[in-house]
Amino acid sequence: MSKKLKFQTPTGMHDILPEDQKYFEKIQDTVKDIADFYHFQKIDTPILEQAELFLRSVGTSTDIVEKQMFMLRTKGGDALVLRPEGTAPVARAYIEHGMMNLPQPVKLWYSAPFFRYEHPQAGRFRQFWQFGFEVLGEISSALDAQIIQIFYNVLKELKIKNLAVQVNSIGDSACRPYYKKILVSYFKTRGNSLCADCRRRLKENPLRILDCKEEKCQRIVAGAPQIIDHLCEPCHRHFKEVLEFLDEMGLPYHLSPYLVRGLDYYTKTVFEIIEESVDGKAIGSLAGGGRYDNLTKLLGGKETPAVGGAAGIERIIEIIKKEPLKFSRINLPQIFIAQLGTSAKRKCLKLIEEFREEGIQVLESLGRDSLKAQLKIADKEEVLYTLILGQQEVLAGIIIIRDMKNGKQDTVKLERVVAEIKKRLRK
RNA sequence: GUGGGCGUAGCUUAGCGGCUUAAAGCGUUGCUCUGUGGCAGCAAAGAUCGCCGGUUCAAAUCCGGUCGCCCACCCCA
Repeated sequence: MSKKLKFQTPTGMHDILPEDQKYFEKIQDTVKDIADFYHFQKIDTPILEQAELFLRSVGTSTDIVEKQMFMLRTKGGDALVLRPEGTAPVARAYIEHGMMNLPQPVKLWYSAPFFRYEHPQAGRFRQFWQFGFEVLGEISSALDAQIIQIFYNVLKELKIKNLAVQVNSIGDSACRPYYKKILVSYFKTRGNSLCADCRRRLKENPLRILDCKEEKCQRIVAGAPQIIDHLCEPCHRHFKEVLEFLDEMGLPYHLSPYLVRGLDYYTKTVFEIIEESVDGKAIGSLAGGGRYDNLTKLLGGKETPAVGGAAGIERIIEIIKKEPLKFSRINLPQIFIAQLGTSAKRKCLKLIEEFREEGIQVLESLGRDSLKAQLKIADKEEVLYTLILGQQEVLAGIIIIRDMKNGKQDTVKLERVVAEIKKRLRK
């Protein structure tokens, strides 16, 4: 009856195989160190959230919500989604757990998988990992600058070169609507020269025309009014301060007057960090974020100023891999135990436990009987010493220590071997 | 949703103007070396050539369809 079924990961989703784990671990470790330094605390939120959470926060006319959410319905009829981003869940948790009663600001970080239903391509998947930093309950522009600095630091720490930080301010509800009007009237007079997509955007989301890649649109955009010239007084001052802080920290950035972000909840500062790749193969931005002073209010909480961002882990790995950066193999075993014969095998099992108690990693191949095959594995694993235990050694109560670098062998009493290895590894 | 490229052993690929045991390298396992690795030689295992259908005496090879992957647009991390 059966045709041969071939199972594979769903479109746009991937196994993270053992050989790639080191990259994830490296990034996790780096993020955690930096989070600790800046006193961010880790938060994990559920993979599923109520769909409404994102409809309210991210915005109904954004691509994420319009077509990129994995939705499902519970038996009870609740609409849930696989989270497409991390900021709204963090804001939800802030409100739900009354974090406004904690000393402010509340600084949180996360590193987790997210989901968007879209066509996969370079640096873009349906399940992807992001780490993020969020500061809630603080209006000061110093935090905007610090958030940017933190993402920059993580990427720097991971040895990524040619980083370009782009910043802009998109104003707030006091000034953005006015700017939008100016922008629309500017584009309307030149509507015929815009691409088809942009003519559509003119009605739905005029700000998006600003980062259209079409040549002819770019030319028109180049002369478009810039939002920074139309910020209200508070937004203007805030942005000026952010830039001053960045200058003070010596962080290189570009003012990108036409940088806008896709999500509805952003206000004032927005930023992106990209890699200006040498080989011309850009894979989108590595990190992005901004201030979102309206988000908690949109979610039904008290108005809480906040700023944060997120970075794409797979994209970072893609870049790290281009440089053959070797991570140190600290956690690899340095001892291999080879055994010959049944009684040796028994002793060997016990010996492994003794090493474990001393915190020394050992490797074995209990299923293999030939010494040759065992040494071959020891060699492949690049261990420093191989312990050889055969029938003769068991009878004499001794064991052979073979130095894999030079092939020198010494014999020691079986009960002394753990101490001896400990001594040798210390050197 | 639209357009382009590709689908042959675990991996990387050859074969693709049709003729039958589908090839190689890497990797895996074993032997040469019956208690000693890194080299070498030899051997084995491993593929219904993505799937379905058509043309044909004969198809991995031609045609049609379908699925999947990759890349691009859109948008973003």
